[in-house]
Amino acid sequence: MEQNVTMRDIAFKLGVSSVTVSKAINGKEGVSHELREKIKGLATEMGYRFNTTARSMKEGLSYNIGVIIPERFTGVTQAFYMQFYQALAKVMDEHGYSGIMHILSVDDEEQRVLPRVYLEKKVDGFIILGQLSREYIDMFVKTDTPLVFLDFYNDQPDADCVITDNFYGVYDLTNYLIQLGHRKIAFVGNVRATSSILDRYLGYYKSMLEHGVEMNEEYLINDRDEKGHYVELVVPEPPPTAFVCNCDQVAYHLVSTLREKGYSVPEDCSVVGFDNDIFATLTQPNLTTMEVNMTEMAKTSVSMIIKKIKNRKIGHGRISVKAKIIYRDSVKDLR
Amino acid sequence: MEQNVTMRDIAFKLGVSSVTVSKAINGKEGVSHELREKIKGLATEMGYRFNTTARSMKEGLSYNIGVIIPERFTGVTQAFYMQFYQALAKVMDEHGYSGIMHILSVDDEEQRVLPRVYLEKKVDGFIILGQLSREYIDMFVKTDTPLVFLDFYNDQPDADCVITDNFYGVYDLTNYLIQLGHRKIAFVGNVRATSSILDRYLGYYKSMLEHGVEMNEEYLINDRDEKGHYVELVVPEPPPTAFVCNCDQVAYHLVSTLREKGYSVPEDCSVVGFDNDIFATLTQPNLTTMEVNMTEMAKTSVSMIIKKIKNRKIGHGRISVKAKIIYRDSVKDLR
DNA sequence: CTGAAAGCGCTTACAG
DNA sequence: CTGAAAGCGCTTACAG
Repeated sequence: MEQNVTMRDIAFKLGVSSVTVSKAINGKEGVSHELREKIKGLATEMGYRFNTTARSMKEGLSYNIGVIIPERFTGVTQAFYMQFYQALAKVMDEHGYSGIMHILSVDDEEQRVLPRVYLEKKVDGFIILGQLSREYIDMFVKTDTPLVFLDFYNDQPDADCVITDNFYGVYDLTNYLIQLGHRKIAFVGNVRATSSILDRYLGYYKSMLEHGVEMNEEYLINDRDEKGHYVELVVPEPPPTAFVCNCDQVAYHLVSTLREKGYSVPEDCSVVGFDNDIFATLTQPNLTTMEVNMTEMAKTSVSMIIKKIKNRKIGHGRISVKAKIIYRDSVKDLR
Repeated sequence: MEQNVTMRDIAFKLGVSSVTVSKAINGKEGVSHELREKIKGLATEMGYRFNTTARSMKEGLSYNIGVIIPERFTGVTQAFYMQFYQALAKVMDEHGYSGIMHILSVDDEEQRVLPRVYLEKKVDGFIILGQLSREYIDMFVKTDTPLVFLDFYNDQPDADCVITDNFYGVYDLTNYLIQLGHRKIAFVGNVRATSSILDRYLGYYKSMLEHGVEMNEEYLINDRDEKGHYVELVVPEPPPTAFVCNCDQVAYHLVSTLREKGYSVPEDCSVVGFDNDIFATLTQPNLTTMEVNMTEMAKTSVSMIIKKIKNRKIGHGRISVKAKIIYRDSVKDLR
């Protein structure tokens, strides 16, 4: 393999100009078919590799996208966002972009430290994966960098974000439980923790209201503190016949808790989750849950950020992507 | 915020040359203290951001490192390498490099397609995380790109790789079981699947030989086929008193299988794992296992690849990083 | 201590 | 269809 073959080297060997080589290799007009083929052939033969950096220099674009994930969402038990990142990396690659993942530490979030890749102009824009503090977001927005929020949103109406359809997802799930004859239905989740959990709660609430099912204070069960750490689940006695959990991981914990108390799932209590992540099939019995459409969300957010990079004025607003019920064995038919 | 402030803009405002600004900002000699401070102050004031691309252009270095992960190792249940990637990303960032993750699809591996980031000179070198086919590796080595293998190695003695101390890890674990009075000890894993599993098996084997403990063909239990898909575990009847599993995930499966057959852990059978990943604490009882030192391995492999980028001739060979026993509740004392 | 010149490898806009 | 010139934003090597 030749070291560092440039367009000029190819041009020199063929007695043409490097402008012509550039056009040939990039598939642009202005080169005869014959010459183009000759150039491409020689390029392959000489082991030519395109130098993206030079193009970046010219265009002022790196063709890199930063993906910021708050450290909080990256524990050993939280593979969800890592899974998401995989989907993003694949889609970015298909668009000719590369992703640079940045785990934002709790300290950096609090002290509002911008990622090094921003300071060094190494990326053209950012996808923020997972809810960040309002202050951090505000600071970031002020830098005027193209930004897309993924899997969360805030109250700025003009922010571009891609979320899963939390509200209708849980609404559908709750309707399904009611349809099967359940009336005593609890919701498990801290509605003040993230916008997603709140929306999921509201979907549950809508379904309950619509069906005129009685609500009960004990039936709103907290699952985590303000820092996102899980807390012990307080199961009402007697327990409701069904639990709507804000995510599969909590459903997994709930099933253990119920089992310890001598209740079995789904015979005594039905349980549904959300996400269809690893915990859905780790739970015994396997959970009926909502499958988040990661691929679709990745596609949407990547094409959104690329459009914003190319034209900063474009706004897309909030886009929500439909989730899909996965029926498994954690729900009992009461009819 | 000013759009696109360059060193020239700063130089112009101060009536100096951009060479001086460059020296001042990069902390190089040849600028008076006073002028340096003035330049730095103005840079901050004007919202100057260093343009890495320009430096890359000059140096021919992107300050990016590609991390290749074979698709096989990235399922919903396999968060291990994603966890590893996080550690890598952090360490790379600390060294002023950015990681670009590339999931190598099964097809691309078979057809030996090089990653786009290679073809576009977007990275200065690669860390390959997880065993790849011999043919792919060979092709990659021929490109003369700086390469480090992480968590596996092959028989090329000059290849640079960082592995966990599989051999002595399992050796220690097996010694521990023997010390507690176990004599009927099985090994669970397909020794032909990866170099790590083979080494783990050999550590077990060494311990058994050293203690003169009887071996038994039935006590080598297969866990996966050639493609890495898990297969049903065949537990000998009567079962041994202890099982050494090649990883925590398989230990998790084994515990379920034993439970189904009416054996309880650790009362009837002791089980140890390897990795200390999510499955170690998902298993009931929690697994005694070997904790892989990811942080150390990430540090070693990143500084290795950076050294190779700066000087291609440097060779490091195989470096193995010690793992640590984590004692939990899956082993019974038979004495 | 300070800076003019050249160059990294490409592309754009324009001339022929 | 083909190419000379200029420039993207820095840094290196050298001159003063």
